[in-house]
Amino acid sequence: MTARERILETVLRIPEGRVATYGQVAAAAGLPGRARLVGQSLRGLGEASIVPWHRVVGAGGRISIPSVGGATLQRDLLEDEGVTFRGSRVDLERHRWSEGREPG
DNA sequence: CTGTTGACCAAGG
DNA sequence: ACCTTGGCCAACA
Repeated sequence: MTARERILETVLRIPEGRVATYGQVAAAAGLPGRARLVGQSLRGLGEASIVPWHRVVGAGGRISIPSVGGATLQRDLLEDEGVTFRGSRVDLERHRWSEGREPG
């Protein structure tokens, strides 16, 4: 079980319409302080991946993907799920994922 | 094993 | 609000 797989498992648990930060995902995966590793792990995914990589954003709701890699795509995917933005950042106060809010 | 890279983050200016 | 700096450390060459 690599750290990367634990991270992907965690991202898999983020429900639709909800968003988490890299640092938050790292902590939830049992890897506090490894925010960068979250990014490095999501990087290996493709658009067709079952992992909802688009629900992970930088601190403060910032989109942290290079635009050539799909920054606008991420925003589109999130807006399709009903996630709202505050300027160029996700409205975290409204959509931040907390582990206790999953329906099941 | 050694050195570089990077979808981060919090402070400081 | 924007950019830079220092810390962090697994993955990669």
